[in-house]
Formats: sequence, structure tokens, C-alpha cells
Amino acid sequence: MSTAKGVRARARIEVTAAIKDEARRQLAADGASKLSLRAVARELGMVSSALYRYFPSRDDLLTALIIDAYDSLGEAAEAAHAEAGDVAPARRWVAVCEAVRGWALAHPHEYALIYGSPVPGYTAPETTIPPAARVGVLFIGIVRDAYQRRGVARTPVPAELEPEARRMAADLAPDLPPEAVVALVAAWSQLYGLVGFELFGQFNRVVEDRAAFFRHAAARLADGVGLVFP
Amino acid sequence: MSTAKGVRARARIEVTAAIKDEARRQLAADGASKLSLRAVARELGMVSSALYRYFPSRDDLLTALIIDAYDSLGEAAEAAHAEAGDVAPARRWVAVCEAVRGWALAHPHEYALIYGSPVPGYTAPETTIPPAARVGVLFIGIVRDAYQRRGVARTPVPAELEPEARRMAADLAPDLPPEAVVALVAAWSQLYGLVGFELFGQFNRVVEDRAAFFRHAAARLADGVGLVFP
DNA sequence: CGCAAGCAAGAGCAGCGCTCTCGATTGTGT
DNA sequence: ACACAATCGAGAGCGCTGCTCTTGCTTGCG
Repeated sequence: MSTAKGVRARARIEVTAAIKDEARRQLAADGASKLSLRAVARELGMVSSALYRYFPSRDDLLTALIIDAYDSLGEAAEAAHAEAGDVAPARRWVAVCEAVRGWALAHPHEYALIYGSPVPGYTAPETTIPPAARVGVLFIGIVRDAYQRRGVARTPVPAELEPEARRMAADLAPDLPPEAVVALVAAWSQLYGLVGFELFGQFNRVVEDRAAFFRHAAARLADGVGLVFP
Repeated sequence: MSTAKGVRARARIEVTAAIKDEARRQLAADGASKLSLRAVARELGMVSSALYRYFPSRDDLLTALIIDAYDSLGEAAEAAHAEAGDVAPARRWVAVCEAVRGWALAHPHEYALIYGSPVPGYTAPETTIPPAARVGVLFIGIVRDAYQRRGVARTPVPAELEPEARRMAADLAPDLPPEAVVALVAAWSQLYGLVGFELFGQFNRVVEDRAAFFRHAAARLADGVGLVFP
């Protein structure tokens, strides 16, 4: 039935979505810390206290937006990966990196929400973990594919890191060599250094042609992971 | 004279410092967005309006804290560099990276203030540029030193990036090869990806032995810049 | 059909950044 | 040396925030 579960449940879903939409609008306009429950309620023509029936606190609304942001980013990355098709893993790696950058530039405040400083006094709940992992999983898949095709160039890790490297590989990708997993995780985090610096103005007066700079840096990141360009 | 400029000017300096100290305390305790002018004033035994004689707005207080944070980080990095002495540039590079990480772990909220998402609606004034550049300048010096001693390993940049690479080199370090400057800037930003991910919890359930992981990643960063370990 | 659950509305509390006014104190030019 | 100007702390107040509690109306299940 289209009205299964009754009018009330349907209304709840719609109102919840409307709240998130309006909140996302304000987030994109003014940033996370200016997001106001009262303003959202006002814009929706309801009184502020009514909003607490849907989100028990401002932080809960933010959490919902965070999950959506992770999913939106993950979707963009996966779409770019799919669109790249069956090209060499190194090229797919760069395509995903550029998708991450593109999404960040298009949604700066949402990017700041998930990869900038966590909202003070706020710790993300478990629910955010799976969507947050999507881009990482994608990278693992690319490296795995490269490894299965013709192997990856390996850079040995120092002795002090060997146990940790084995533990990481066991947790994240048991079929990949530990050195590759270490390189992968490092490159993964470094990607967000590149994106964050561009987004938060650290490249002002330093890098001008940021698209070209990023493309090159992403390719070198791929290189560092052991992917080769044909 | 020790009382030159009169009692009033002296008092102003002391009160300004007291305000910044208390603000820094609250920043370290609860983060930037919970920093409240009223709470600072309360703690200092003054009324909130009196505080506006010293900082015209909350953002101005934050700006003062940002500059101090950049200087504190720069100082820590420079101290680590000096302490490393005359070892190989690659080792000094890693020492500075570890100093940045150490400072960030010791001052998480101040790190978030300067390298996390910028406080929404707030754009840093020109005054913050020189202190913000200190760590970068340090890295340039290290690479320059390596270059003058025995050269650096160069990775060519693609044709599309060549003009920008030349421009960056002319701006930042005219005596260094453009490829090295590009690699340097990339590594510089990537360092903050590593640090930020550890600090903001992105490494939870991914990397456990973070010190060893970081040391290795920093060494590989140095490698990417063309520095060689003896 | 009746009763419990779900819901919007309104009032209210404590906190915030910021402004303005009012005396008191301090520094300076004549 | 004295008067005038600049500086400062205190207090009241404005409009905003997140959040709570109570009051009725609406919906849906037994």
C-alpha cells in the first residue's frame, strides 16, 4: 500500500526529510555552527519546540547531516569510479581522488562538517562508521584489483611497523600485502590534506592552478601506493 | 623606565594577556565554538561589556588565539629542527613532521582552530599570514639545504603543470627546481592530512600504533620530496 | 467507540554576543 | 596646577540561541 503504516508515519517521514533539507540549506549557506534549530523551524512554519519531536537535539540533527554527507561523498566517489570504467587502476585512483575534491569544492561546509574539526563537544556515534568508510573501501578495491592483475610495487616498512602493518592488513584487506595496506592508508589520509588545504584557504598565495596541481599530486599518491600508469 | 607609558598602558597589556590566557584555557577545555566572552569575563571577575574594551568582538579574540597558535606550532617545529642539529635533511624533515604531530596532539583544539574547518563566517585577516608560514618556511629551508649539499631527487611534472610549477618556484624558492617545489608543497599539505586524521578520529579502528605509522609516513613524505636517507 | 500515543503550540529559563549609557579614574595640554 | 579629554568598569538591555514543560488537539489501535 502507498499509505501503509498510516498517514501519521508518512507525515513523520516527510517532515523529517523537510527538516533535513532546510537544515542542509542553512548548513551550505552559513556553516555548521550557524545552523539554528529555531531558524529551521521558522523557515518551515513551525514552532521550535515542535522540531524536538523529530530530532532530540541539535547534535542529533547534525549527526543526520553528517551521515548524509558521508553518503553523498561516497556516492560521488563510487559514481566516478564506475564512470571511469575498466581503465588501469592508477587512473581509477586518480578519478576517485578528483571526485572527492570535486565534491568537497561543491559542498565545502558539508566537507568541513565531516573532515574538518569535529563539532566541539561532539563525538560521532557508531552509526556514522559505515558511510564514512565508503571512500576507503573504494580505494581498497582499486588496489586489490591492481594487485590481482599484475601486483603492486611494494615499499618495505621498517621493523618497528611490521606488527602493526600485519594487524592493519588483517583488519582491512587480508588478501593484500601489509606494505601495500600501510601505503594505502597513508595515501588515503594524505588525500584529505590536499583537499583540506585547498578548501580552507591554506593554498591562497601558494597554489594557483589547483586543478592541475591536484591531478599531479593524486597521481603521485597512486604511485606511492604502488599503482603504475601504463 | 619600567613604568614607562604609565600605569594605564601597563594594566592594559596585563589585562589583555589575562584575557587571552583564560580564553586559551577555555579553548583547550571545550573547543572554539564553546569559547564564550561572558565566561571569560566571569572567570576574570569582570563584567562582559568591559571585555569589549580589549577585543572588539569574539572573532577578534579568536584571531589573537589563532596567531598565537601558529606561533606556538612554528616555535615547536623550529625548536625540533634546531635540536636535530646537523643530521641529514631527510632526518630533519621527519623531526619537524613529528614535532608538528606532537604539538597537534598536545593542543588539539588549537590545531583544530588553525587547520580544521575555519570558524564559519570567519575569514582570517592578513595578520595571520606570516606566523602561518613558519612551518612551511622551515620545510623550504630543509629542502634548500639538501639541494645545495648534493641535490634532490626530482620527479618531473606533467606539461600541464609546468607553468604553475615555475610560478610557484619563483614565488616560494627561486633557487630550487620547480619540480622540487611542487613536491614540497604537496608533501606539506599531505602532512596535515596525516595529522588531522589521527587527531579527528579518522584513524580509529584503522591505525593503532600511530607513532610508528606516522614516522614511516613522514619518512616516505621526505622521500617524495627527493630527500634521501643516508 | 474509547483511550493511549503522537503531535503542534506557547510560555519560559538560562545562556550568548553585542550596544549604550553612566560615573570614576587617569593622562595631557595650557 | 587645573581643566578638559581619553579611557575604563559596571550595569541594563536587545535579540538571539538550545532546550524543557505544560496544554490541548488529532490520530490510530484494541
